[in-house]
Amino acid sequence: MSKVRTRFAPSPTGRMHVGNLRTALYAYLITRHAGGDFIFRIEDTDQKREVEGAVDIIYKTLADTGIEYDEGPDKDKGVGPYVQSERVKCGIYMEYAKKLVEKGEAYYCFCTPERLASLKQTVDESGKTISVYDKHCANLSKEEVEANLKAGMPFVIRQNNPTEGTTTFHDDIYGDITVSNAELDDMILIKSDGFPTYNFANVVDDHLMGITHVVRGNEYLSSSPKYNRLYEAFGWEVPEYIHCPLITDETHKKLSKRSGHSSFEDLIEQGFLAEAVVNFVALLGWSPEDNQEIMSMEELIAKFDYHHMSKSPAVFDYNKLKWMNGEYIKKMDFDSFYEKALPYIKEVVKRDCDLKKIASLVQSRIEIFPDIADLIDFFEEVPEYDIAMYTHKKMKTNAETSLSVLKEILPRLEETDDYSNDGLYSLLKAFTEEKGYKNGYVLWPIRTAVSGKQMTPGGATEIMEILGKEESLNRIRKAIEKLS
RNA sequence: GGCUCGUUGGUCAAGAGGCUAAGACGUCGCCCUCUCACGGCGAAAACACCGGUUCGAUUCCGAUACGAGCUACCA
Repeated sequence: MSKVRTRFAPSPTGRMHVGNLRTALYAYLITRHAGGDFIFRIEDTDQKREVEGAVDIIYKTLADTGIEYDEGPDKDKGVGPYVQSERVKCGIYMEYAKKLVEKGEAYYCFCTPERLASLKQTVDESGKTISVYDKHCANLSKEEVEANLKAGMPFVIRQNNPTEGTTTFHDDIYGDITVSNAELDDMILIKSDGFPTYNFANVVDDHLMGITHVVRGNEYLSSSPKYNRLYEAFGWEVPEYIHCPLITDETHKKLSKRSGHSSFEDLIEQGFLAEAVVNFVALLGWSPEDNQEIMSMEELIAKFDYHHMSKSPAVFDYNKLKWMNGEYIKKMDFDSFYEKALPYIKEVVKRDCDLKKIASLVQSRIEIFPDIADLIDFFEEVPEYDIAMYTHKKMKTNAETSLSVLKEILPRLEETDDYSNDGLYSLLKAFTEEKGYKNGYVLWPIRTAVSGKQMTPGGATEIMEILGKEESLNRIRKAIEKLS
């Protein structure tokens, strides 16, 4: 068997949709797993839809996700160019389209948009609207075509599909699919601007570039028989087809921009790690035999087997992605976590204190980086809070007990200069034992006084360590005032 | 409307004729604990429906229902 070659062939129309990213990832995993090549091609045959800067986004996404291509626009290995608009200039598509015309597998069509539009309203004898082109121009004589061409009439080239019989193609995920040829539209191969359609360029390029496994989204499943006929018309070997199940939003519709997290770039902006997104997306429609969930790219490559892909659409579960991102954050070594978290911390905490300690408090408590803000805002300033917060059933505390405990402990906290976590903790421990109190009975009021929050990352002593002696005492004195 | 595909807990997802139908997220409870989180333990929660094949169907086949995709000179 020949070497596996897969490709990723996006159109530069904006951000990288997660469905697209997953398709790229699967194509990449399949070929890497088999030790094959990965080709990157740009399909920019629709100039109207092209978006400025979109090509750069694609390059950046590929780099950020760790999907490495062996051949591409900047890595020509002899079957380029790898950008379709450049291939148009070489005349590749027109040349192949004409071959098809000669074989009778395609024909020139001079129908106007108006005629095409009126066709759509047409109802046939059984009462059904005609959904396929009526082959009007397929019946033109050679002379008529020549004359039209000579007169400079605008034209397209259409595929000439049979109207009887059936076509069967094989998909590695969905099995054999048979459709009746009457359903096959004579789709346009070359547009009137001389550019090929996706349908045609894709087939020609995949063949010319030696693609062995065509990995694409499920939305192409129903047009695959037409592509198959193209391969056959040329007499080319048909590649393996691998159609990936759709990714949907929580309403089970194709994931769209409206969801707010339909693209890789959206997710990065929302504070997700590229590795977590890749890992998560890999699990949408596939799972490894050993059921491992957290996997590096190397592990994905080793374990990926497209025969175990599922057929049904998968809902994009934002919640689970957040969990997974949290797992990745916890696994990060502290230094790189600190580096990524620092801007988020500085955003909130302006005072002079040990931001590293804050970072370490927060690492096991966030799922995405923007979570940090709400967790640590009290370091900057104690929020307004109700003294009811001092009441805690399990700790057996309330405003009165808290007040007296705070008054009792204040002198000792003023006395000591050891504001390390350990130092403070043993000081408080000694105090509680001496007075016969329970731990929570004194620690709850202190934590509340010092933070003004129901819950905080870290306990009373950890917070005081970061705030330092002066600020801690300030806060406790204010709390005593508030409670009095 | 037509064509194509799909349907295991709320979600992802194992299982491919005989299982008490895995695991994960989420939810809830308990433990740990200076609150929260982490970590540990546990619970609730699923084979769409109807026929057929079979000694036996979640698993195979056929209808039904529901869902989705496609039906462009977009990809």
